[in-house]
Amino acid sequence: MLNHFYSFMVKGLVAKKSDDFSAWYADVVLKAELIEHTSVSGCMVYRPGSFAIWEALQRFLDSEFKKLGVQNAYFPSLIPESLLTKEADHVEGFAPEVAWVTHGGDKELSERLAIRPTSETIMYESYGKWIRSYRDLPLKLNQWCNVVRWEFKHPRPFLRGREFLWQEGHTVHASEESARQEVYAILDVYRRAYEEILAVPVLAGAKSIAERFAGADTTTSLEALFPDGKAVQACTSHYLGTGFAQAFNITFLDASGQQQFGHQNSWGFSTRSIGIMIGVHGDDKGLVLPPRIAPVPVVVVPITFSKDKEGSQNVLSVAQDLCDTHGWHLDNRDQSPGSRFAEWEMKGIPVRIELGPRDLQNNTVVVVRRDTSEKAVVSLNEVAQHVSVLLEDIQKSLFVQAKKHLDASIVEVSSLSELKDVVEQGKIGVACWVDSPENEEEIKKVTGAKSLTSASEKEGMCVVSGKKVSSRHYFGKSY
RNA sequence: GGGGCUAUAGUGUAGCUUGGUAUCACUCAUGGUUUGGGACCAUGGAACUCCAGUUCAAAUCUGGAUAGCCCCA
Repeated sequence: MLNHFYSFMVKGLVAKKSDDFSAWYADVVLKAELIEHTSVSGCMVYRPGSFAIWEALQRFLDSEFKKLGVQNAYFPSLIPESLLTKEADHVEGFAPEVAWVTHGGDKELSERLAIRPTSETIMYESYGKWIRSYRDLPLKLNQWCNVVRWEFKHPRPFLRGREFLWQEGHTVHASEESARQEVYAILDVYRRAYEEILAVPVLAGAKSIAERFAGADTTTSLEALFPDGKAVQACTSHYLGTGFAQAFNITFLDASGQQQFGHQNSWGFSTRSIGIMIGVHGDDKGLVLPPRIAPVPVVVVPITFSKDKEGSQNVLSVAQDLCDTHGWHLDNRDQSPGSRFAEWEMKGIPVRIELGPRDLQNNTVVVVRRDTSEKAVVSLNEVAQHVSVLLEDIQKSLFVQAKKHLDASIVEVSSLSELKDVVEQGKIGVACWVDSPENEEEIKKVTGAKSLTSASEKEGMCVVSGKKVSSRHYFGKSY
């Protein structure tokens, strides 16, 4: 009896998503074969199941970046200390979590090398050499790479690790206006990646002064909400101003022969997005993948019987045909149907097609959607059409569900005590405030909430000082 | 940043109090029977996180390291 109980626990998930989100999350990323831990804390293996999701995101983002005139390049992962420390605010922000290379073999290096926590400094050294004239601008480069940030907080697969994958775009513009325009254009590409590809609704706005990127003039961000009521920063797009240009001597002669500093942006989107998608869509049976990023959108599970040799033979050949024709995945492993169903559910494959002799007699198949578990008997002639409509519908419906939850979780508040209540209910508060590190600290102390990103302006009283203001911000518990 | 819990095969575990051949199940491999929601039989493979100490003897006791998890800030 006990053993039976255990074997069930091993195969299913250890916790319900609604009971214990953290335990559920830690378990689902392992059981869906997305992640493997290594012996270095915070450094994880992205198994094929998760890397394929990353590749789908790369395809979308990369093609959108190119539409905006961005080219890909690659800069080294090691940054000399003297270079990393050139921009004062930037070093200060990153210093505590930089990992260093100090030796080559047994020999100590004359200057230690940082493993990039981000690539501003190494890229801008080159930018300074390349840019001479306004005709060289805008310069728009992106790189797909890894970065290392030696965090001491508890690592979580995808959401926080010491090494992660991302893209970082770094552009230089002749004017502030041109740079700022791009910041929002990029933020919109990111929004579409979340909403259209990952089916995750997000809040877009600007970060508070305290939460700004180290060395940036303005940081814009997307924020998502987990089912447990905690918000997550989904990605950022910064206007850096001319601070880095001054530190790295990125200057150009304008049309009138005047020397000017370049206006710079940097923007990044990381594998954290995968974790956000998992947390938002997954359920008690495992992962639920939006069709657009599912490595396998449709799996066909044939069911055969040794007593019915002819029927079974038919089943196999029809299943094979379906997969050959539509590029679906055939799972004809010698395992009971239930076990195969459960595995594909754990992995979040959007649509499963069940096919046995009984179906073939009627020229039908059973089509099951992962998000709702709804089963439909569909004629063989119409299955391709049915599935393509279904995939669209799943994609849309996942977004709609998540959007409902997000919308229902946003509450306007006009005092710190209201904000505290809202946050304790696992919701996000929108409050008027005067943006300052002191006010932010006060809000955090009283309510436990961090500022997330700015909301649309509206007249009201600052929740800390009572001053009349129109700037508003989202606040919530956060990862 | 502060506090707590845990570590035994691929996974989940028993054993630890009282030191002496490491338990069970799933998984895996092979063969056979099976297959409409986590099949079964037979045979086989696979583990004490690491480093030190105590001891005739350490999974077990002691110290340290590492990793995972939880709570608070």
